[in-house]
Amino acid sequence: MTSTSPGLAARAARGVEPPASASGAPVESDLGWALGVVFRRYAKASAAALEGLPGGPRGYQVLATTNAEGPKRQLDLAAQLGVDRTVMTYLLDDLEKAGLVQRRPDPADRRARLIAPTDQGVEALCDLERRLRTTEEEVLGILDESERASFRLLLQRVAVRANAVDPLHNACALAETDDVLKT
Amino acid sequence: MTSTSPGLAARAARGVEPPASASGAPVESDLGWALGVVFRRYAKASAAALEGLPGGPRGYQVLATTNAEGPKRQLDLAAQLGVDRTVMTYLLDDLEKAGLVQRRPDPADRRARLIAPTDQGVEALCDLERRLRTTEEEVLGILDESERASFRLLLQRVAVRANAVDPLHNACALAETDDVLKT
DNA sequence: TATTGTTATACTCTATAACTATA
DNA sequence: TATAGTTATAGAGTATAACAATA
Repeated sequence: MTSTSPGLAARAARGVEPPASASGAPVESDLGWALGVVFRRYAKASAAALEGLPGGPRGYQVLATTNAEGPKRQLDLAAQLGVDRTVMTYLLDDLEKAGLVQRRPDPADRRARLIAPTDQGVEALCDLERRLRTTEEEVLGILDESERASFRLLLQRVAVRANAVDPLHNACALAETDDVLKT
Repeated sequence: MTSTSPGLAARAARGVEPPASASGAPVESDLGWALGVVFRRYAKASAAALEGLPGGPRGYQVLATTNAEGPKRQLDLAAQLGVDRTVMTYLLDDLEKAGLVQRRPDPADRRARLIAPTDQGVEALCDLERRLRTTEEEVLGILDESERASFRLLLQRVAVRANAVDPLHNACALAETDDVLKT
């Protein structure tokens, strides 16, 4: 996941010289810089955790979603995950080849196919989730228990707000939105 | 981390099993989800703020860096910003065409060129920084003053740590690390 | 005629290598 | 010979459009 789109608008400045005051902005607490660094760190770490999984983060999302919410049609799944339906085709091809998901005909509509994880897929998902939780703790490792909780809470509020402003449509935004909102 | 699966590997399998609840992990407060959403929201908002600037965030970085630290050789600039030197060529072509930066011969080495912002470039930079600060406030808008401060602080600590673990090298994460650490 | 899923095509980014002009 | 910058080429990733089967 990396850098899709335009990268972040991180502020520049480095080098031997002190960042300098630039054209007026102190650049002190640079949100863009911090967000970019943390995001990329997490992305990299979780990519490592998802090593070998076809489709990487997206493959994980397919597994997690179909496992949690039951069999889904490709188009619905694609919409929910914010990926193009053509991408979903390739992604499922790979996951199916790996024996992690299964395409089966939708009895209600012979055009459609229902996607469900295989036993092996569920097993793999279990393992992946364990690894991902470890990854999270690693990333937040510098914070103590209560700080970690505060951070998660604040970040979550900002995220829920951001998601409301511009509803997902981003590749990695899962659909726990409802869940989060309830919290 | 491509498509094929070593560890989880393939081997056709089946699995006709229904959804099942979760594989064990509640996925409750998903750090990845929140980080992704917030990051993308900020990236999108700042991209909008940088609308029309050649190279987008990278164009901004070039302006900010050369303005803050003085004229730089292309290769140094590329290394500092974490972009390929060939990309830097295209980027500077665009910025120069827009009249925002200037390539001038390095008196010390006739092979090299020094990059500096034009007056117009400095002016543009000023404006861009103003807009970016507005963007930051928008993204954090849901939090009140003190929460915002807490969040920035916690995020910054996580970021500094993350950056130390895996020093930049990412296109947009520049290096105010030193500065931040001092803070 | 509209929709599901697939396939084929094109476009964007980035990375690699080759080329020039200097050193 | 090595380096700064440029240009050309090839690859991943994604988006667009056309297609077959069904509704």
